[in-house]
Amino acid sequence: MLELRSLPTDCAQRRQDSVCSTCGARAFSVCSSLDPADLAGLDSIAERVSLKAGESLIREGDPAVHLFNITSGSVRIYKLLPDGRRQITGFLFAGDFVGLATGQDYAFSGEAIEDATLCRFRKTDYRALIRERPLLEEALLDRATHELAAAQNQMLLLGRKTAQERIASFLLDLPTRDPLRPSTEDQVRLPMTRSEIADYLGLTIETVSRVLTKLKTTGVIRLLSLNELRIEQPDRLRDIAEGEV
Amino acid sequence: MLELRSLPTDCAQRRQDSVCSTCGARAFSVCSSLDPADLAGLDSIAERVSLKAGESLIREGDPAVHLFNITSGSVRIYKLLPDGRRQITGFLFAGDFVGLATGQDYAFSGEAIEDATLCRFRKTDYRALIRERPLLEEALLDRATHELAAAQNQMLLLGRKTAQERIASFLLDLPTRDPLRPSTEDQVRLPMTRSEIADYLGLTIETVSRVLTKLKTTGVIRLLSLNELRIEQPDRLRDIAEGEV
DNA sequence: TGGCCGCCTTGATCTCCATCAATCCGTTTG
DNA sequence: CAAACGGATTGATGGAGATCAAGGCGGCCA
Repeated sequence: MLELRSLPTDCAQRRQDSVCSTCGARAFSVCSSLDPADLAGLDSIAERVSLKAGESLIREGDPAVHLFNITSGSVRIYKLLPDGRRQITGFLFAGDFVGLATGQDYAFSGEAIEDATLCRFRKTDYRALIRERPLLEEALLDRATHELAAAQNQMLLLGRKTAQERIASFLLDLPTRDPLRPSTEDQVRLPMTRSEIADYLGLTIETVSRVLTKLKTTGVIRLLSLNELRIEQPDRLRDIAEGEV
Repeated sequence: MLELRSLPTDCAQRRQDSVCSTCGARAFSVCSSLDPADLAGLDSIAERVSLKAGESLIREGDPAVHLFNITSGSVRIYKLLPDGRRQITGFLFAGDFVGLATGQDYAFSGEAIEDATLCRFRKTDYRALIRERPLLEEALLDRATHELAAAQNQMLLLGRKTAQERIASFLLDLPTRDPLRPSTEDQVRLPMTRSEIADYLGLTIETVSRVLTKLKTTGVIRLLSLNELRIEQPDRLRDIAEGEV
């Protein structure tokens, strides 16, 4: 991975190489609000974690001791009902924060969709750092607010949109999410399975499959492979997403 | 529609006394993290607003110039699709914050369900105050985080629960929300109409009505009036809410 | 190379909830 | 007090999407 290359010599002269200072995800994360000196402080309480696809990050009900910042890859967070029904409440990418729950315990589970790297912090350490760095707290509040807006959009989707509208909305939204792989907007990478898409959109895999097939046969999208598609008619897809006619 | 109601005429007279210091909702709101001296500062940038039932607070798409803190009554916030489908994304009560959106424009609309009073702040004023009061910002972050957790619960409800499970969850959750009218947990006040419940739960009014009738005939709840009911069997309702058998 | 396995697609049928429609009931108004 | 009205309930029917079921396709490993 490019991010892990050795540093240029001028940086290497520091007491310790700040991994943060060369972090590929820094520009997209709350860390961007820290100056170089503070980054060193962040570095000292951060722990690097790598996860293979499918590995668990946090588990609903476990004591919430850690916070995470995704530096590469992608993560799903979800909640379960006792009988196994699953709702994926978010797909997260580089720069995204995981585990901002206030409660004693995590209120959701998190797993890597594909291989991922993360920064891990003890909640207590992080809280202390926040106290000293109001800009960091401001960035966190900003991010939480953005996520709230996204959550409201998702509620609209889950509560009131048809299957086709949900898929269309999803295909339009997803490419804007991963800053490390800036899809050219009409080229969409789907790192998750059909089952995960279904559990994110409140549908079944069969319905996801059928709707994608229909969008393909009507020429709105083109399926390049299982995990890659191209939006051929963005305007029509936008109309579909908003339920126009 | 008359949205621009004049402020209480005695508003100016009260300026010297901190209205905040006697605010009934203070204990439940972010203001509780301010000491008396700071409350005065808050007072100086706050404007009191009263709304009659049905009146509009903010409108999706309008420039986001104000923030609100509810001091009494209740508010619904919602999003619309072009064809009129509505998703109510939250019912808010005393102490709740409205309008924390980061964007230029409001991403949702807000209206009073029943007569309500609110504190209104210019976003710019509020931001400045936050800068000076880290405790306030911390309280805001806390609140935003709680709302995020609630939003995830609502996504689970909308994406994966049956009509009966949704109603049961709603009846269990609602009484915990309004601190000014602490329902005795098994006595539930429904300040909103069936139509609003439906739009909150992603159902139709007919389904809401039918499920309530069914819960009544099975003895789980008792309907005292249109807007008041009693939970007769809390345990069974909890089981239903979580989909246990 | 072939067989297995996981994931996806496609088809047939079913079901829950939406839709359409009629009535009820409490409140307001003339 | 009657009529009108808005919201709620109840009944009949329909449809979008779930469920059940049967291949298809590609990757992996013996």
